[in-house]
Amino acid sequence: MTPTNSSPGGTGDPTGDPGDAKPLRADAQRNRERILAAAEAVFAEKGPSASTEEVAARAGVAIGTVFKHFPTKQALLQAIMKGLLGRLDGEMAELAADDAPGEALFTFVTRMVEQAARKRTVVGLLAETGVDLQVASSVRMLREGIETLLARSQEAGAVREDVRLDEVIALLTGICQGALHAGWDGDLQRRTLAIVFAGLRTPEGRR
Amino acid sequence: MTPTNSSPGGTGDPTGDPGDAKPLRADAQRNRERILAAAEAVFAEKGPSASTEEVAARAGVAIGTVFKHFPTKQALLQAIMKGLLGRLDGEMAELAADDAPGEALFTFVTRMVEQAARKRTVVGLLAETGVDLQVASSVRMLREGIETLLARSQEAGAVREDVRLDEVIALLTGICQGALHAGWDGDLQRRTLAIVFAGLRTPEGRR
DNA sequence: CACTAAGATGAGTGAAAACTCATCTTTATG
DNA sequence: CATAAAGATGAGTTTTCACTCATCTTAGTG
Repeated sequence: MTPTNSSPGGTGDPTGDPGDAKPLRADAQRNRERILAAAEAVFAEKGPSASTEEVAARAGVAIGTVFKHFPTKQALLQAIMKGLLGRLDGEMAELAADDAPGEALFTFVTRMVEQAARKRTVVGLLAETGVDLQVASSVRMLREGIETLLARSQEAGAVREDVRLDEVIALLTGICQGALHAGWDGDLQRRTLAIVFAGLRTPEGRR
Repeated sequence: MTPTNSSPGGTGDPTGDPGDAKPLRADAQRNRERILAAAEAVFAEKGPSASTEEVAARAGVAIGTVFKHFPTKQALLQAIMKGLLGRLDGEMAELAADDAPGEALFTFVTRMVEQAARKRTVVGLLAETGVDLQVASSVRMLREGIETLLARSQEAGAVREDVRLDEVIALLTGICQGALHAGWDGDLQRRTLAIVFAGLRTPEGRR
């Protein structure tokens, strides 16, 4: 929900973290971003089990540097997650401001699944980084965002009243997982989501 | 459940393989079964990344024995998969013979998801053992079984005509995956499946 | 019971990957 | 420009794991 600041594209990262304890040196800042970008790319291709060395290589730095910035592989994974979730959060804020609140939820889910199909990261990470992250602030933000979208969709009469947040999230993570392993194409994705959306919609067309 | 033979717990394995080239020695047979059971338990708990040594320990045999029976970890994983799928196949055959063909599909999906929630195996394996297994005979059998259930459900007017096998499988694997990571309880599981089933059902109550 | 081949054993091997640290390089400041 | 601290480097170190093999044990047959 946070209107972070800029660059809707994705690569240009705002570094909009409020917790700036250390004024990083210029090159350090540059390297951290390179590492993050490289890690995202590598993990997107090969999944979270890809080696840290490969990330370092892709980033054009030495391994030590990676471990200086992210003391553990988990930390790196989590940093990526935070970035991804932040972006999703931005997208969500936009959709929430939309004037078709009924469709906003569906659009968001569609986009997230699309992203998952391309990148192993989002989903694989949710699994690998595990339970601890589930409670982390970023995930909480995402959760709250989805909650808002759901609530508005229900107010608009587009989604059944008895659908709760947990089910939507369960469905979302599930479909994202499935989109990976089964090697979905666009058509299958559309059809599958259509089924789920049909299940979410209010039975008799409109309220 | 299965028309194969006995012991619904999981340990008693049918060995219903038609490809019996070698008459195994008595102890060898016993050990193979122990290993299979242990592997299933271990992988169910810790996921497919659990070590082979742990499997050996649980089975009460040495590591070498495990590798004598299953020359590779993949082979062990696949053997487990084959067993699990075989059991599911049996269940499916029963359901197909049921006189409520509309609900048969839903029942099967529910059962499979229940199993997935308890055992990391089914799902984790589908992911880890990967694409090669997707074409294997066991999976093919499962696929065909689901196809039958779907066809009958559609004939009975319980499921939309435009739903295809691929979507059902996509949904099934997705939900199974989700059931694992999110730590679902029974209630959430029921609600989530209800949404999916609502999406699968024909819109206006009956045909 | 003797005997042999099938089977079991478990220390050992090699590869892969996460993480460390002594040493060199670069940035920013007076 | 000098200099000190922050940062980068990459060859180890350690751990974990799949897999092997020389040796011992056991099941089945005459």
